[in-house]
Amino acid sequence: MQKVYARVIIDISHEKVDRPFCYKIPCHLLEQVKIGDCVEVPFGKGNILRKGYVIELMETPDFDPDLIKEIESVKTGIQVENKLIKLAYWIREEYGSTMIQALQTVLPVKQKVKQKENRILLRKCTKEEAALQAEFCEKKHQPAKARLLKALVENEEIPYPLLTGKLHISASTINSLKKAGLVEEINELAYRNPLKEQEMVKERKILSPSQQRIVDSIWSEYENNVRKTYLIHGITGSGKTEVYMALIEKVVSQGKAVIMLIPEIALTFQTVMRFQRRFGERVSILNSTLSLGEKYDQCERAKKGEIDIIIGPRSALFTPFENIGLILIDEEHENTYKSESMPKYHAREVAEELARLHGAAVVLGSATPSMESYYKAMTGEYGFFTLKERLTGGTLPKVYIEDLREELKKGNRSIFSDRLQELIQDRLNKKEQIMLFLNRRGYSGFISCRSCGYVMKCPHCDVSLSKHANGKLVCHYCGYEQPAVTNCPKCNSKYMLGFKAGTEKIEEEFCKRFGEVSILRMDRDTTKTKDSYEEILSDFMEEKAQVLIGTQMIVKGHDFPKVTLVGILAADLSLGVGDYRAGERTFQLLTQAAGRAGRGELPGEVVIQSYQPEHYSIQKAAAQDYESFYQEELMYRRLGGYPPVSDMLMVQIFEKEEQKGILLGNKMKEHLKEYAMKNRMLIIGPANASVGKINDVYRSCLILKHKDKNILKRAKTCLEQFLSTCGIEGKIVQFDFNPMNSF
DNA sequence: AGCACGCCGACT
DNA sequence: GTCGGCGTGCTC
Repeated sequence: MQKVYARVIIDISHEKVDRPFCYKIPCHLLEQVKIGDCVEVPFGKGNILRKGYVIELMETPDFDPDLIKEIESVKTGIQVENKLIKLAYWIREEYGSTMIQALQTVLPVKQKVKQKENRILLRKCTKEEAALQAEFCEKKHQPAKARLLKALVENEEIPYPLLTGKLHISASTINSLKKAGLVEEINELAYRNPLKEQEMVKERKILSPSQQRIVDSIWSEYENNVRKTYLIHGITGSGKTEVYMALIEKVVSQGKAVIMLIPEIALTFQTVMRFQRRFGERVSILNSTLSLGEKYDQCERAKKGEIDIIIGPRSALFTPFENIGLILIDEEHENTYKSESMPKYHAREVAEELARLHGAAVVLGSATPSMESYYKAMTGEYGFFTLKERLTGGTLPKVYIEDLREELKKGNRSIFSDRLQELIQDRLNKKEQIMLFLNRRGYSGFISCRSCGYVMKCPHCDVSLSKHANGKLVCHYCGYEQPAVTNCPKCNSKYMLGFKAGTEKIEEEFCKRFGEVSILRMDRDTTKTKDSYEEILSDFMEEKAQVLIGTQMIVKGHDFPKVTLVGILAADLSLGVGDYRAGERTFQLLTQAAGRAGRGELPGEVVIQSYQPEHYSIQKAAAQDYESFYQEELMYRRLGGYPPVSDMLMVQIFEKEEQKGILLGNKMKEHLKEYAMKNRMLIIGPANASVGKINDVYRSCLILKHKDKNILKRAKTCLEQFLSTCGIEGKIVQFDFNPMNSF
């Protein structure tokens, strides 16, 4: 059947009307109307023609057919929204979500617009006249008008939100005063640039031969209209940023816009300043500290062509540029590029689709590329370059692997191996800085009974409670808190003790062993407020402390020239997670952590402590050998049928009742049985998730695997149809392609 | 946003 | 009664 109905969102900028409306496509426009198109439709009682965007095409109407109006015309000419809506549609199809969810991720400011726009009501007469009119209105028993006019006596201008909010003035009241010529409405568009005005010093570093070679090859292809994705594998400090900047400059000089994605946490003040100095007012930076209003300002500036470079997290992809020439993704392996809420898109994949829509090139950069990207580079799908020299000087650190099992045999029961203790003492004497890295999320261990083995668990989630410094037991998933227990609730023994060290515990141990040393600690506890993260890092930079203890957070990005010793306390902790990315994640973390040592003039040393030092992730990271890690990891992925060799789709089920999830999983499996047989698609599960319950919601999942992603996408569509016929909402079942985290 | 509808107080 | 201001809710 032909799709003769279209869902349209009406484009009235600050409106409650952000929901779709159903229109009929007239015969003569049937061929023309496509998703994302800007159309004119009759709207409201007066059938006034309004601009709208087609977000969906349908066979059957979802509204009373007698009341449906027809689309008037299709607006040709390129609109920014057109491409974004097309992108939203692609995201919807690719990752599975509702169109509304996809649109909300792609047009994030749409809702906030009404808040933002600085509409102001201006008094168009004298103070006295307003007072007179107010009195007059009061006599005529027009309280609303009088209220407004009285307010205007004291203030010449009143912002709109104040009017509609504080003293219930409605549009009709304002209108009648407008007609009387007493007031006027103005739109004040005052942009706030989050970057302080800065004198622009055109500094351009001379590129090294290898940097220049990369820029030249990408640029010559670009000029010959070759658009593809490139991967730059460059070790930390090899000067990837200079390559990015050279490319940005070239693309911008052709009048095209550039989007550069960075993992939020790696965006340092220095980086911002570097870009600001080079590109001045034409660059804008998005980060989490920006208010919604400021974010909206940046979008408006982009739309008007006032900026051509945007730097930000994955959401920066949706900056409304008319014409994008290049999309850069720095540290492309980072987990933060994958969205954790619906639609669960990956910024790298969306970037490639966006680039296709605009005819732009994509450049990925990383010191430890993701398996996916490196695989594509090796198979020739991506252009591939390497940067091997460290430009910032400094030599690669010396790496020791310490076997914790051996330490235990020697009778060393502390969390520091003999060698690490020795080196720490040495650095303390020399007054050099030390970083200690705990390769594990969460800070404190769980509490269990040494007598009967009972573990303290959260009553709402399927995780153990952690002990905090204040003595309370806390759940990290839902925030549940309870006082510490002294006796086991099960056997009443008094041996309730904590297991495994968190950063707090390490700090304690460190002090016990090495005495009074100035220590900074960084974890979710100490970085709760917005600026505390930057504060801790800059304190450490200024050598206000000699030791920094922390989790993953401390290994990203920052350069500390005075750090000459990095200790990784338990390298295998992240291996035990059990999902197929554990090896890759461990390798990346260890490589990054090791890369923190010896960034300055002083040579560095790294100690990796582990219970399984023979594991290839640890061995290869110690050797700083990406290539051979990749080969080995790829072999395991191939054996297990995991990405990048094979694709997988995780169907996540959230149910309030315990057995319902598995039941639904089985129903879905049954529904797909025939399809799976025909296409040789593997179905695993349903099984309970590794964290089986969070906030009293039971979680289970079904996994589909196939070499061809399209087979999985079709299975997803098939399930979506099945679920909608069962009347199951999108919140209960979510799709996640090639998930990043264990579920 | 704009328009209709319905409520309510004031005035022919 | 009915006229007009004013708030409310709907628009495919």
